[in-house]
Amino acid sequence: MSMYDNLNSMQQEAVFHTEGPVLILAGAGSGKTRVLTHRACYLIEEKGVNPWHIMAITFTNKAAGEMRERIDSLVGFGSESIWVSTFHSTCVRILRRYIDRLGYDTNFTIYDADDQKILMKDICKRLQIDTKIYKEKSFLGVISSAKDELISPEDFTLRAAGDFAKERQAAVYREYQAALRKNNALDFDDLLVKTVELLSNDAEVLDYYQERFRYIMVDEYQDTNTAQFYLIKLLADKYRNLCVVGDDDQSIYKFRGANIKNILNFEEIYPDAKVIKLEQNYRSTQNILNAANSVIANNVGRKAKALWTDHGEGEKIDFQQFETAYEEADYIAADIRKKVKESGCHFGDCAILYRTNAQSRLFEEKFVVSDIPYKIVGGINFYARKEIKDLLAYLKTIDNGRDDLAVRRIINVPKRGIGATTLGRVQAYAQEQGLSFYQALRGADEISTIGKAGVKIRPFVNFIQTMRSKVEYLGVAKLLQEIIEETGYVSELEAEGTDEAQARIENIDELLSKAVAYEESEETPTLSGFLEMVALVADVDSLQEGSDYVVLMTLHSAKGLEFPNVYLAGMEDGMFPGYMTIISDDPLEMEEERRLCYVGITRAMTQLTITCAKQRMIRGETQYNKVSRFVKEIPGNLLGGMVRTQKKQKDEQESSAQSFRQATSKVKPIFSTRNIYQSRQSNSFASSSTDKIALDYSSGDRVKHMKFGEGTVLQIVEGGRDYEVTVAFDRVGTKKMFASFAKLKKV
DNA sequence: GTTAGAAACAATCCT
DNA sequence: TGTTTCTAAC
Repeated sequence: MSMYDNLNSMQQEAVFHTEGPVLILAGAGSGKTRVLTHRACYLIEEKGVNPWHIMAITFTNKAAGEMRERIDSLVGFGSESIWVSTFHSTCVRILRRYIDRLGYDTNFTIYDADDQKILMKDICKRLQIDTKIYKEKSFLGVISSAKDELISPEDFTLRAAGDFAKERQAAVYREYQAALRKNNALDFDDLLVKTVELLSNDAEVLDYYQERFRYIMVDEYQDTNTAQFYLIKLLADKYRNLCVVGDDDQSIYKFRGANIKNILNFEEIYPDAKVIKLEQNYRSTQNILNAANSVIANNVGRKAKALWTDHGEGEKIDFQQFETAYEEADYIAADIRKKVKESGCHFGDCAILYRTNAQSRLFEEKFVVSDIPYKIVGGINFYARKEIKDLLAYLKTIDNGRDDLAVRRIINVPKRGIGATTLGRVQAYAQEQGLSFYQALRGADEISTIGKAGVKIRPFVNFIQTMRSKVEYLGVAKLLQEIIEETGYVSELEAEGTDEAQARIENIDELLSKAVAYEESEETPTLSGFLEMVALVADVDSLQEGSDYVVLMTLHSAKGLEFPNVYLAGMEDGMFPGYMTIISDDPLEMEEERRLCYVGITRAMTQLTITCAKQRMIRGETQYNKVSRFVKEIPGNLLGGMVRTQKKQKDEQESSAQSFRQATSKVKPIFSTRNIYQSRQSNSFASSSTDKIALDYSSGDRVKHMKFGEGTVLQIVEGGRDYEVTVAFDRVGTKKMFASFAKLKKV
């Protein structure tokens, strides 16, 4: 019996059809990851394809990691040379090698949303645009959509002719792009745009990657935008072995430029494409599937699909409407407690999904009080915290002196008495002389206008120069350590003595251990490499298998995940579908919202609970909402739980009102400072202080590492928040590493 | 130049 | 409600 016998006939067809274009329409829970991993395996073991020629591309690091893991366990030999990666990391890898051909340095920096906004503010000021009337964010939105569509500043300018508003946008776009280039920086969209530009302009590079990626598989194809579409098309054009997997019903990223036509018109672009539908669902009960099917049936213009399962009917969907959002949170917390106590359900089996991040707050408060372990995905990224960004700006300045933004961020952190006027003069001088900001600082003595302030600048420049000369032999972690000591960043926080300062120090410690872990996990660690990893991690990436906490996240983040016990909270018109969707005159927006609902429902394996509240506070104002129209699209016979007696409701109201009083009076002050930091600081990618996981290997065991291969565990030292494991690898010698990062597997 | 406190303002979702 | 920006006083 072979491993392929476990697949159903449709899945087998998808696995065995290896040559030419293939479109796999995979309904929710139909085992698409299984198909992709088995397909990679089949290519290598049955078709004799060199793993080096196979590429699998996803949207999130988590999905990529999962696929990597599953391929590793399936493929006997050589799986590590399969290119499994996200779109963005793939682009960065290509650009780090070749972007000099487009006139950038290969050590470019990547700007996050924060950086973009600061840059945009500066540009608006320069162009004398009043940001009270025209918001930075709206310009950034316009530019981002243009980039998604591969529209260059020049193209944009041509199209804008004659339209005042668009001409202004064009001017801003041109300036913005010029500023990025001057700073040797790329924003997120640029990663794709520049890679496509490179591949379409440079035949040599294109040929190299076409030869390398002879078999390409793309996950979540319905979420690709135009730039991603062209990237894939360019790469696949020579061998045409392109296998895309997706589900038009799960297309929920239009706002990010995703073009649903990429999947709907696949057969027109590749007329010889083989189309395979996966309709058997292995995840949910029939009741849950029926609910999902009846909701999505209200959309027009989708590919016909009928999900079915041979699991039984299962439990009815528990639907509850409450007076207030507090009661909703009470109910869900109590229900989770009950399920954990009575039916052997774990906290980690439960997920609460909502439309907007702001909704997490009530649940967090409730869970802190009731002592339920939880983890919030999304919201503020670990790397977006002020203290982390400050330290990273030092690293960026040392790594790439052309990044003006980073330099300006830290020139006066800690306080060096260099203020706005001095900076303005340095800026003017830099502009005049055609220098970068940092270069101007180095030559501060030459700037006549700043006078005595030059004395304050010199130590800073000396410090950066010294650090630059030390990068090579210090390595990332020690460099960071030295920055912290020399600048007195942590000691300043210690002096503050507040809970918040303490939380910041803990975050800095966390950053340090990430730097250490990075150096240990990479074969050739570099400063640029570390900064790059930091720029590309998303929050969902941090979810660890086997940790026991309730997960809270938005419906968008939940795509691709599954949980036995799912709560869809805040199912009200105005929340979900959201206010913006309801007032929109484009009916397609409601369809997208409905697809989001479909995604939510299909995350549930055995039990789905839908809740809503008649009133809730939104930005300090009480809003009154009706039950979501999506709930009404679910046939009544699938719903249970609505029949609650008057008395029972009254009891519940009283008890929740009481706990609400508790939450506001006693708990909140503590909660709002230290605890919120503690609970969120674990929202980072690999290790975390709050959930140390047990190891399933011990000293003397044989283990396997993704890169280093097999080895024997020599020693395990228990550290504060992780285990430090020493392993003697057969191929690469002895290495020390953090357990949570190394992901060692017992063999 | 720096700071704290007041006022203004905000409308998803994310790599 | 929570965050960012403005203002005034040190």
